[in-house]
Amino acid sequence: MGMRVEDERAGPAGAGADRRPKRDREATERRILEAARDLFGEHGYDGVTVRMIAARAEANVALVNRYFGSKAALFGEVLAGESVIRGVIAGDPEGLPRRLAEHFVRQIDQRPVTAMSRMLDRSAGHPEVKEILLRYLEEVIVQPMIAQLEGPDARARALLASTIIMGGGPVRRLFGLEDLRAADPAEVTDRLTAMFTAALAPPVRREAPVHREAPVRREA
Amino acid sequence: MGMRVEDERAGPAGAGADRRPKRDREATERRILEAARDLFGEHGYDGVTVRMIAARAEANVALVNRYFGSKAALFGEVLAGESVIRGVIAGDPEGLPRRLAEHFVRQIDQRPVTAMSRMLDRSAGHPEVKEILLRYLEEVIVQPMIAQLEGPDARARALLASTIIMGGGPVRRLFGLEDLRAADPAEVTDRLTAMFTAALAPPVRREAPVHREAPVRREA
DNA sequence: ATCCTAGGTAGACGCTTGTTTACTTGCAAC
DNA sequence: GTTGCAAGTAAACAAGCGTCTACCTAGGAT
Repeated sequence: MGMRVEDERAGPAGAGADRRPKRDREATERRILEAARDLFGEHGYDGVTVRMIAARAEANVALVNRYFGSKAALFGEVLAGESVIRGVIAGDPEGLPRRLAEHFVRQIDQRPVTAMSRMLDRSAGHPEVKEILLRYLEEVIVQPMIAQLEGPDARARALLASTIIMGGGPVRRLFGLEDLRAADPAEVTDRLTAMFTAALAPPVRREAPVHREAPVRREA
Repeated sequence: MGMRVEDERAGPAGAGADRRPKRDREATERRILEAARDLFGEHGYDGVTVRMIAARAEANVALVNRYFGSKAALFGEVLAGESVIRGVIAGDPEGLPRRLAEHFVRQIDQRPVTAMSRMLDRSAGHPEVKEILLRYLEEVIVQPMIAQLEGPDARARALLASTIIMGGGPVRRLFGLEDLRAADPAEVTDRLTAMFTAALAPPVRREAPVHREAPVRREA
Protein backbone atom coordinates (compact mmCIF):
# COMPACT_ATOMS: atom_id res chain seq x y z
CA MET A 1 0.00 0.00 0.00
CA GLY A 2 0.89 3.71 -0.15
CA MET A 3 4.20 5.55 0.00
CA ARG A 4 6.51 3.49 -2.12
CA VAL A 5 10.22 3.91 -1.49
CA GLU A 6 11.16 4.19 -5.11
CA ASP A 7 8.57 6.90 -5.70
CA GLU A 8 11.29 9.43 -6.29
CA ARG A 9 10.30 11.15 -9.49
CA ALA A 10 12.23 14.39 -9.62
CA GLY A 11 10.62 17.02 -7.48
CA PRO A 12 9.55 20.53 -8.64
CA ALA A 13 13.16 21.67 -8.31
CA GLY A 14 14.48 18.68 -10.28
CA ALA A 15 17.95 18.73 -11.74
CA GLY A 16 16.46 18.56 -15.19
CA ALA A 17 19.04 16.14 -16.51
CA ASP A 18 17.07 12.94 -15.78
CA ARG A 19 13.68 14.23 -14.74
CA ARG A 20 10.95 11.65 -14.91
CA PRO A 21 7.90 12.14 -17.11
CA LYS A 22 4.45 11.48 -15.73
CA ARG A 23 4.11 8.55 -18.09
CA ASP A 24 7.14 6.44 -17.43
CA ARG A 25 7.07 2.95 -18.83
CA GLU A 26 10.25 1.92 -17.10
CA ALA A 27 8.94 3.01 -13.71
CA THR A 28 5.62 1.29 -14.28
CA GLU A 29 7.32 -1.94 -15.24
CA ARG A 30 9.39 -1.72 -12.12
CA ARG A 31 6.36 -1.12 -9.92
CA ILE A 32 4.61 -4.11 -11.44
CA LEU A 33 7.66 -6.29 -10.95
CA GLU A 34 8.00 -5.26 -7.33
CA ALA A 35 4.33 -5.79 -6.62
CA ALA A 36 4.56 -9.22 -8.23
CA ARG A 37 7.62 -10.09 -6.18
CA ASP A 38 5.91 -9.15 -2.93
CA LEU A 39 2.63 -10.86 -3.70
CA PHE A 40 4.08 -14.04 -5.18
CA GLY A 41 6.35 -14.25 -2.17
CA GLU A 42 3.45 -13.91 0.19
CA HIS A 43 0.78 -16.02 -1.46
CA GLY A 44 2.43 -18.15 -4.11
CA TYR A 45 1.58 -18.29 -7.78
CA ASP A 46 -1.97 -19.50 -7.55
CA GLY A 47 -2.77 -17.22 -4.66
CA VAL A 48 -2.10 -14.11 -6.69
CA THR A 49 -4.14 -12.65 -9.53
CA VAL A 50 -2.94 -10.23 -12.14
CA ARG A 51 -5.57 -7.85 -10.88
CA MET A 52 -4.03 -7.93 -7.43
CA ILE A 53 -0.63 -7.20 -8.93
CA ALA A 54 -1.97 -4.32 -10.99
CA ALA A 55 -3.82 -2.85 -8.03
CA ARG A 56 -0.74 -2.97 -5.82
CA ALA A 57 1.41 -1.46 -8.54
CA GLU A 58 -1.26 1.19 -9.15
CA ALA A 59 -1.19 0.25 -12.80
CA ASN A 60 -3.77 -0.98 -15.25
CA VAL A 61 -4.48 -4.69 -15.47
CA ALA A 62 -3.71 -4.86 -19.15
CA LEU A 63 -0.20 -3.55 -18.64
CA VAL A 64 0.82 -6.69 -16.78
CA ASN A 65 0.28 -8.77 -19.84
CA ARG A 66 1.43 -6.08 -22.22
CA TYR A 67 4.79 -5.60 -20.56
CA PHE A 68 5.54 -9.12 -19.41
CA GLY A 69 3.63 -11.26 -21.86
CA SER A 70 1.77 -13.38 -19.37
CA LYS A 71 1.37 -14.03 -15.69
CA ALA A 72 3.67 -17.04 -15.91
CA ALA A 73 6.37 -15.05 -17.67
CA LEU A 74 6.14 -12.37 -15.02
CA PHE A 75 6.57 -15.06 -12.40
CA GLY A 76 9.70 -16.23 -14.13
CA GLU A 77 10.97 -12.66 -14.22
CA VAL A 78 10.43 -12.33 -10.48
CA LEU A 79 12.19 -15.60 -9.87
CA ALA A 80 15.18 -14.46 -11.89
CA GLY A 81 15.56 -11.42 -9.67
CA GLU A 82 15.53 -13.39 -6.46
CA SER A 83 18.99 -14.59 -5.69
CA VAL A 84 19.62 -14.10 -1.99
CA ILE A 85 20.41 -17.71 -1.38
CA ARG A 86 22.99 -17.72 -4.16
CA GLY A 87 25.48 -15.92 -1.99
CA VAL A 88 24.63 -18.18 0.92
CA ILE A 89 25.59 -21.31 -0.93
CA ALA A 90 28.71 -19.83 -2.46
CA GLY A 91 31.74 -19.92 -0.17
CA ASP A 92 33.91 -22.49 1.48
CA PRO A 93 32.29 -25.96 1.52
CA GLU A 94 33.07 -26.61 5.15
CA GLY A 95 31.03 -23.70 6.38
CA LEU A 96 28.09 -24.42 4.08
CA PRO A 97 25.83 -26.11 6.66
CA ARG A 98 26.28 -23.28 9.12
CA ARG A 99 25.71 -20.63 6.46
CA LEU A 100 22.50 -22.36 5.44
CA ALA A 101 21.40 -22.58 9.07
CA GLU A 102 22.13 -18.90 9.66
CA HIS A 103 20.24 -18.01 6.52
CA PHE A 104 17.30 -20.02 7.78
CA VAL A 105 17.35 -18.34 11.18
CA ARG A 106 17.79 -14.92 9.60
CA GLN A 107 14.57 -15.50 7.69
CA ILE A 108 12.83 -16.29 10.95
CA ASP A 109 13.97 -13.08 12.54
CA GLN A 110 12.95 -10.64 9.88
CA ARG A 111 9.23 -10.25 9.39
CA PRO A 112 9.06 -9.74 5.66
CA VAL A 113 10.54 -13.04 4.63
CA THR A 114 12.35 -13.09 1.35
CA ALA A 115 9.94 -13.82 -1.40
CA MET A 116 11.60 -17.00 -2.53
CA SER A 117 11.01 -19.16 0.47
CA ARG A 118 7.28 -18.73 0.40
CA MET A 119 7.13 -18.97 -3.31
CA LEU A 120 8.44 -22.45 -3.67
CA ASP A 121 5.64 -24.64 -2.52
CA ARG A 122 2.33 -23.21 -3.60
CA SER A 123 3.46 -22.51 -7.13
CA ALA A 124 3.67 -25.79 -8.96
CA GLY A 125 0.16 -25.90 -10.34
CA HIS A 126 0.47 -25.28 -14.04
CA PRO A 127 3.14 -27.37 -15.71
CA GLU A 128 4.58 -24.28 -17.32
CA VAL A 129 5.19 -22.68 -13.95
CA LYS A 130 6.54 -25.92 -12.58
CA GLU A 131 9.14 -25.95 -15.29
CA ILE A 132 10.20 -22.38 -14.56
CA LEU A 133 10.41 -23.17 -10.88
CA LEU A 134 12.33 -26.38 -11.39
CA ARG A 135 14.90 -24.76 -13.62
CA TYR A 136 15.42 -22.00 -11.09
CA LEU A 137 15.84 -24.33 -8.14
CA GLU A 138 18.20 -26.51 -10.12
CA GLU A 139 20.39 -23.61 -11.14
CA VAL A 140 20.39 -21.63 -7.94
CA ILE A 141 20.27 -24.24 -5.20
CA VAL A 142 20.87 -27.82 -6.23
CA GLN A 143 23.69 -27.45 -8.74
CA PRO A 144 25.72 -24.97 -6.70
CA MET A 145 25.39 -27.31 -3.74
CA ILE A 146 26.48 -30.34 -5.71
CA ALA A 147 29.49 -28.42 -6.90
CA GLN A 148 30.62 -28.17 -3.30
CA LEU A 149 30.04 -31.79 -2.35
CA GLU A 150 32.55 -34.58 -2.50
CA GLY A 151 31.83 -38.26 -2.47
CA PRO A 152 29.00 -40.34 -3.89
CA ASP A 153 25.30 -39.50 -4.08
CA ALA A 154 26.01 -35.79 -4.12
CA ARG A 155 22.69 -35.09 -5.75
CA ALA A 156 20.69 -37.07 -3.24
CA ARG A 157 22.44 -35.27 -0.42
CA ALA A 158 21.73 -31.89 -1.98
CA LEU A 159 18.08 -32.85 -2.28
CA LEU A 160 17.93 -33.76 1.39
CA ALA A 161 19.27 -30.34 2.28
CA SER A 162 16.76 -28.80 -0.11
CA THR A 163 14.06 -30.62 1.81
CA ILE A 164 14.91 -28.58 4.89
CA ILE A 165 15.03 -25.36 2.92
CA MET A 166 11.74 -25.94 1.18
CA GLY A 167 10.01 -27.19 4.29
CA GLY A 168 10.65 -23.93 6.04
CA GLY A 169 8.12 -22.06 3.94
CA PRO A 170 5.04 -24.14 4.73
CA VAL A 171 5.97 -24.44 8.39
CA ARG A 172 6.42 -20.71 8.78
CA ARG A 173 3.29 -19.87 6.88
CA LEU A 174 1.12 -22.35 8.73
CA PHE A 175 2.48 -22.23 12.25
CA GLY A 176 3.73 -18.68 12.33
CA LEU A 177 7.10 -17.44 13.38
CA GLU A 178 6.54 -16.86 17.07
CA ASP A 179 7.26 -20.37 18.24
CA LEU A 180 10.57 -20.55 16.46
CA ARG A 181 11.47 -17.04 17.49
CA ALA A 182 10.74 -17.89 21.10
CA ALA A 183 13.57 -20.39 21.18
CA ASP A 184 17.20 -19.41 21.64
CA PRO A 185 18.49 -18.38 18.19
CA ALA A 186 21.95 -19.80 18.85
CA GLU A 187 20.36 -23.11 19.83
CA VAL A 188 18.23 -23.18 16.71
CA THR A 189 21.18 -22.27 14.51
CA ASP A 190 23.20 -25.08 16.01
CA ARG A 191 20.41 -27.55 15.43
CA LEU A 192 19.96 -26.49 11.84
CA THR A 193 23.68 -26.67 11.27
CA ALA A 194 23.64 -30.23 12.48
CA MET A 195 20.64 -31.00 10.30
CA PHE A 196 22.28 -29.59 7.19
CA THR A 197 25.51 -31.33 8.06
CA ALA A 198 23.72 -34.64 8.38
CA ALA A 199 22.19 -34.09 4.97
CA LEU A 200 25.31 -32.91 3.19
CA ALA A 201 28.38 -34.45 4.81
CA PRO A 202 30.26 -37.09 2.84
CA PRO A 203 29.34 -40.62 3.86
CA VAL A 204 31.33 -42.58 6.38
CA ARG A 205 33.12 -45.65 5.19
CA ARG A 206 30.86 -48.29 6.68
CA GLU A 207 33.36 -51.13 7.04
CA ALA A 208 31.74 -52.66 10.09
CA PRO A 209 28.03 -52.53 10.88
CA VAL A 210 28.79 -49.44 12.91
CA HIS A 211 26.09 -48.20 15.21
CA ARG A 212 25.20 -44.76 13.84
CA GLU A 213 22.05 -44.14 15.77
CA ALA A 214 21.63 -40.66 17.24
CA PRO A 215 25.13 -39.46 16.54
CA VAL A 216 24.54 -35.91 17.65
CA ARG A 217 23.40 -36.17 21.19
CA ARG A 218 23.15 -38.54 24.07
CA GLU A 219 20.08 -38.74 26.23
CA ALA A 220 19.57 -36.04 28.85
CA MET B 1 -9.24 -45.20 -12.90
CA GLY B 2 -11.40 -48.29 -13.61
CA MET B 3 -11.88 -51.43 -11.53
CA ARG B 4 -12.27 -50.11 -8.04
CA VAL B 5 -11.34 -52.46 -5.25
CA GLU B 6 -14.38 -51.76 -3.19
CA ASP B 7 -16.67 -52.41 -6.15
CA GLU B 8 -17.99 -55.50 -4.47
CA ARG B 9 -21.72 -55.15 -4.63
CA ALA B 10 -23.08 -58.63 -4.02
CA GLY B 11 -22.85 -60.75 -7.14
CA PRO B 12 -25.75 -62.56 -8.85
CA ALA B 13 -25.45 -65.29 -6.22
CA GLY B 14 -25.40 -62.77 -3.40
CA ALA B 15 -26.25 -63.87 0.11
CA GLY B 16 -29.26 -61.59 0.00
CA ALA B 17 -28.77 -60.42 3.54
CA ASP B 18 -26.83 -57.23 2.68
CA ARG B 19 -27.15 -56.94 -1.07
CA ARG B 20 -26.42 -53.51 -2.42
CA PRO B 21 -29.06 -51.51 -4.27
CA LYS B 22 -28.19 -49.75 -7.50
CA ARG B 23 -28.70 -46.45 -5.76
CA ASP B 24 -26.50 -46.60 -2.72
CA ARG B 25 -25.87 -43.35 -0.97
CA GLU B 26 -23.31 -44.85 1.37
CA ALA B 27 -21.30 -46.30 -1.48
CA THR B 28 -21.48 -43.06 -3.44
CA GLU B 29 -20.28 -41.05 -0.48
CA ARG B 30 -17.41 -43.46 -0.06
CA ARG B 31 -16.44 -43.24 -3.73
CA ILE B 32 -16.45 -39.45 -3.53
CA LEU B 33 -14.35 -39.50 -0.38
CA GLU B 34 -11.82 -41.85 -1.95
CA ALA B 35 -11.61 -39.83 -5.13
CA ALA B 36 -11.10 -36.70 -3.07
CA ARG B 37 -8.38 -38.35 -1.04
CA ASP B 38 -6.49 -39.44 -4.12
CA LEU B 39 -6.84 -36.16 -5.96
CA PHE B 40 -6.13 -33.85 -3.02
CA GLY B 41 -3.11 -35.97 -2.25
CA GLU B 42 -1.85 -35.65 -5.78
CA HIS B 43 -2.61 -32.03 -6.61
CA GLY B 44 -3.40 -30.23 -3.37
CA TYR B 45 -6.52 -28.32 -2.54
CA ASP B 46 -6.36 -25.65 -5.21
CA GLY B 47 -5.29 -28.09 -7.87
CA VAL B 48 -8.46 -30.10 -7.59
CA THR B 49 -11.96 -29.12 -8.67
CA VAL B 50 -15.18 -30.62 -7.44
CA ARG B 51 -15.85 -31.63 -11.01
CA MET B 52 -12.65 -33.65 -11.08
CA ILE B 53 -13.67 -35.36 -7.89
CA ALA B 54 -17.14 -36.13 -9.18
CA ALA B 55 -15.79 -37.46 -12.46
CA ARG B 56 -13.32 -39.75 -10.72
CA ALA B 57 -16.01 -41.00 -8.34
CA GLU B 58 -18.37 -41.47 -11.26
CA ALA B 59 -20.90 -39.38 -9.41
CA ASN B 60 -22.76 -36.21 -10.15
CA VAL B 61 -21.14 -32.89 -9.37
CA ALA B 62 -23.98 -31.75 -7.15
CA LEU B 63 -23.60 -34.74 -4.88
CA VAL B 64 -20.24 -33.54 -3.66
CA ASN B 65 -21.79 -30.48 -2.12
CA ARG B 66 -24.98 -32.23 -1.17
CA TYR B 67 -23.26 -34.94 0.84
CA PHE B 68 -20.31 -33.03 2.25
CA GLY B 69 -21.56 -29.47 2.39
CA SER B 70 -18.69 -27.84 0.59
CA LYS B 71 -15.35 -28.52 -1.00
CA ALA B 72 -13.55 -27.28 2.10
CA ALA B 73 -15.56 -29.53 4.38
CA LEU B 74 -14.81 -32.50 2.14
CA PHE B 75 -11.14 -31.62 2.37
CA GLY B 76 -11.39 -31.68 6.14
CA GLU B 77 -13.11 -35.05 5.96
CA VAL B 78 -10.28 -36.43 3.85
CA LEU B 79 -7.71 -35.03 6.24
CA ALA B 80 -9.44 -36.68 9.18
CA GLY B 81 -9.11 -40.05 7.49
CA GLU B 82 -5.42 -39.72 6.81
CA SER B 83 -3.48 -40.93 9.80
CA VAL B 84 -0.54 -42.96 8.57
CA ILE B 85 2.02 -40.79 10.29
CA ARG B 86 0.15 -41.09 13.59
CA GLY B 87 1.48 -44.60 14.12
CA VAL B 88 4.94 -43.49 13.04
CA ILE B 89 5.19 -40.88 15.74
CA ALA B 90 3.69 -43.07 18.42
CA GLY B 91 6.18 -45.42 20.05
CA ASP B 92 9.30 -45.14 22.13
CA PRO B 93 10.83 -41.65 22.05
CA GLU B 94 14.35 -42.89 21.47
CA GLY B 95 13.50 -44.53 18.18
CA LEU B 96 11.44 -41.59 16.93
CA PRO B 97 14.06 -40.07 14.62
CA ARG B 98 14.72 -43.40 12.95
CA ARG B 99 11.03 -44.17 12.59
CA LEU B 100 10.50 -40.80 10.95
CA ALA B 101 13.44 -41.41 8.65
CA GLU B 102 12.18 -44.83 7.67
CA HIS B 103 8.75 -43.39 7.03
CA PHE B 104 10.33 -40.78 4.80
CA VAL B 105 12.30 -43.36 2.84
CA ARG B 106 9.29 -45.65 2.59
CA GLN B 107 7.44 -42.85 0.87
CA ILE B 108 10.25 -42.52 -1.60
CA ASP B 109 10.13 -46.18 -2.50
CA GLN B 110 6.45 -46.56 -3.15
CA ARG B 111 5.15 -44.76 -6.19
CA PRO B 112 1.72 -43.72 -4.97
CA VAL B 113 2.82 -41.53 -2.11
CA THR B 114 0.43 -41.26 0.79
CA ALA B 115 -1.96 -38.46 0.19
CA MET B 116 -0.94 -36.41 3.20
CA SER B 117 2.56 -35.53 2.24
CA ARG B 118 1.58 -33.95 -1.02
CA MET B 119 -1.42 -32.30 0.47
CA LEU B 120 0.33 -30.11 2.94
CA ASP B 121 1.91 -27.41 0.89
CA ARG B 122 -0.39 -26.36 -1.91
CA SER B 123 -3.46 -26.21 0.24
CA ALA B 124 -3.23 -23.08 2.32
CA GLY B 125 -4.99 -20.69 -0.01
CA HIS B 126 -8.33 -19.96 1.56
CA PRO B 127 -8.12 -19.10 5.25
CA GLU B 128 -10.80 -21.65 6.01
CA VAL B 129 -8.71 -24.44 4.55
CA LYS B 130 -5.63 -23.13 6.26
CA GLU B 131 -7.40 -23.46 9.58
CA ILE B 132 -8.45 -27.03 8.87
CA LEU B 133 -4.92 -27.90 7.82
CA LEU B 134 -3.33 -26.22 10.79
CA ARG B 135 -5.56 -27.98 13.28
CA TYR B 136 -4.80 -31.32 11.68
CA LEU B 137 -1.04 -30.82 11.66
CA GLU B 138 -1.14 -29.62 15.22
CA GLU B 139 -3.10 -32.62 16.44
CA VAL B 140 -1.45 -35.33 14.39
CA ILE B 141 2.16 -34.26 14.10
CA VAL B 142 3.28 -31.45 16.35
CA GLN B 143 1.51 -32.25 19.59
CA PRO B 144 2.31 -35.99 19.55
CA MET B 145 5.92 -35.08 18.92
CA ILE B 146 6.05 -32.57 21.73
CA ALA B 147 4.58 -35.18 24.04
CA GLN B 148 7.67 -37.28 23.41
CA LEU B 149 10.23 -34.53 23.88
CA GLU B 150 12.00 -33.61 27.06
CA GLY B 151 13.82 -30.41 27.79
CA PRO B 152 13.18 -26.82 26.77
CA ASP B 153 11.92 -25.47 23.42
CA ALA B 154 10.10 -28.69 22.69
CA ARG B 155 7.77 -26.94 20.31
CA ALA B 156 10.53 -25.28 18.33
CA ARG B 157 12.27 -28.64 18.01
CA ALA B 158 9.09 -30.30 16.82
CA LEU B 159 8.67 -27.56 14.23
CA LEU B 160 12.17 -28.13 12.94
CA ALA B 161 11.40 -31.80 12.47
CA SER B 162 8.14 -30.82 10.76
CA THR B 163 10.22 -28.74 8.40
CA ILE B 164 11.89 -31.87 7.10
CA ILE B 165 8.59 -33.70 6.84
CA MET B 166 6.85 -30.91 5.00
CA GLY B 167 9.78 -30.18 2.75
CA GLY B 168 9.66 -33.69 1.36
CA GLY B 169 6.49 -33.04 -0.56
CA PRO B 170 7.67 -30.13 -2.72
CA VAL B 171 11.05 -31.73 -3.32
CA ARG B 172 9.54 -35.00 -4.48
CA ARG B 173 6.96 -33.32 -6.63
CA LEU B 174 9.40 -30.94 -8.27
CA PHE B 175 12.52 -33.02 -8.61
CA GLY B 176 10.99 -36.45 -8.89
CA LEU B 177 11.85 -39.53 -6.97
CA GLU B 178 14.54 -41.02 -9.15
CA ASP B 179 17.49 -39.13 -7.74
CA LEU B 180 16.67 -40.06 -4.18
CA ARG B 181 15.89 -43.63 -5.14
CA ALA B 182 19.21 -43.92 -6.90
CA ALA B 183 21.09 -43.47 -3.65
CA ASP B 184 21.62 -46.27 -1.15
CA PRO B 185 18.43 -46.47 0.94
CA ALA B 186 20.30 -47.41 4.10
CA GLU B 187 22.58 -44.42 3.58
CA VAL B 188 19.62 -42.10 3.10
CA THR B 189 17.82 -43.51 6.12
CA ASP B 190 20.89 -42.94 8.25
CA ARG B 191 21.17 -39.38 7.03
CA LEU B 192 17.54 -38.65 7.73
CA THR B 193 17.82 -40.23 11.16
CA ALA B 194 20.67 -37.90 11.94
CA MET B 195 18.69 -34.95 10.58
CA PHE B 196 15.67 -35.73 12.71
CA THR B 197 17.88 -36.38 15.71
CA ALA B 198 19.53 -33.00 15.29
CA ALA B 199 16.12 -31.40 15.19
CA LEU B 200 14.57 -33.26 18.09
CA ALA B 201 17.25 -34.25 20.58
CA PRO B 202 17.36 -32.45 23.92
CA PRO B 203 19.86 -29.60 23.99
CA VAL B 204 23.35 -29.98 25.33
CA ARG B 205 24.29 -28.05 28.42
CA ARG B 206 26.48 -25.38 26.84
CA GLU B 207 28.71 -24.55 29.78
CA ALA B 208 31.74 -23.51 27.77
CA PRO B 209 31.66 -21.99 24.27
CA VAL B 210 32.08 -25.48 22.92
CA HIS B 211 32.90 -25.89 19.29
CA ARG B 212 29.87 -27.66 17.86
CA GLU B 213 30.59 -27.32 14.18
CA ALA B 214 29.87 -30.35 12.04
CA PRO B 215 29.29 -32.77 14.86
CA VAL B 216 28.27 -35.66 12.70
CA ARG B 217 31.20 -36.38 10.47
CA ARG B 218 34.77 -35.44 9.82
CA GLU B 219 36.09 -34.68 6.37
CA ALA B 220 36.69 -37.58 4.01
C1' DA C 1 -0.63 25.18 -33.12
C1' DT C 2 -0.55 20.58 -34.95
C1' DC C 3 0.65 15.85 -35.44
C1' DC C 4 2.21 11.45 -33.91
C1' DT C 5 3.65 8.06 -31.06
C1' DA C 6 3.87 5.57 -27.01
C1' DG C 7 1.86 5.10 -22.31
C1' DG C 8 -2.22 4.11 -20.23
C1' DT C 9 -7.30 2.85 -19.84
C1' DA C 10 -12.01 0.65 -19.91
C1' DG C 11 -14.38 -3.04 -20.97
C1' DA C 12 -15.43 -7.17 -22.78
C1' DC C 13 -13.99 -11.97 -24.23
C1' DG C 14 -14.25 -16.93 -23.22
C1' DC C 15 -13.56 -19.96 -19.71
C1' DT C 16 -13.60 -22.19 -15.12
C1' DT C 17 -14.73 -22.15 -10.48
C1' DG C 18 -18.00 -23.65 -6.28
C1' DT C 19 -22.63 -23.82 -5.43
C1' DT C 20 -27.74 -24.15 -5.92
C1' DT C 21 -32.13 -25.08 -7.96
C1' DA C 22 -35.54 -27.57 -10.24
C1' DC C 23 -36.26 -31.86 -12.10
C1' DT C 24 -36.26 -37.05 -13.06
C1' DT C 25 -35.95 -41.75 -11.61
C1' DG C 26 -35.14 -46.03 -9.03
C1' DC C 27 -37.00 -48.68 -5.34
C1' DA C 28 -39.42 -50.21 -1.31
C1' DA C 29 -43.66 -50.01 1.42
C1' DC C 30 -48.53 -50.28 1.28
C1' DG D 1 -50.36 -51.18 -9.08
C1' DT D 2 -49.91 -46.92 -6.76
C1' DT D 3 -47.59 -43.77 -3.86
C1' DG D 4 -43.77 -41.53 -1.35
C1' DC D 5 -39.28 -40.61 -0.66
C1' DA D 6 -34.59 -40.48 -1.23
C1' DA D 7 -30.88 -40.94 -4.82
C1' DG D 8 -29.26 -38.98 -8.65
C1' DT D 9 -29.31 -35.63 -12.69
C1' DA D 10 -28.99 -31.52 -15.78
C1' DA D 11 -28.61 -26.90 -16.09
C1' DA D 12 -27.92 -22.62 -14.63
C1' DC D 13 -26.12 -19.31 -11.20
C1' DA D 14 -22.88 -15.50 -9.89
C1' DA D 15 -18.24 -14.66 -9.37
C1' DG D 16 -13.57 -14.77 -10.60
C1' DC D 17 -9.86 -15.88 -13.67
C1' DG D 18 -6.12 -14.55 -17.58
C1' DT D 19 -6.10 -12.31 -21.74
C1' DC D 20 -7.02 -9.17 -25.57
C1' DT D 21 -8.96 -5.40 -28.35
C1' DA D 22 -10.36 -0.84 -29.17
C1' DC D 23 -10.00 3.36 -27.44
C1' DC D 24 -8.19 7.68 -25.04
C1' DT D 25 -4.42 11.07 -23.96
C1' DA D 26 -0.04 13.15 -22.45
C1' DG D 27 3.81 15.31 -24.28
C1' DG D 28 7.84 15.88 -27.35
C1' DA D 29 8.91 16.83 -32.35
C1' DT D 30 7.62 19.43 -36.17
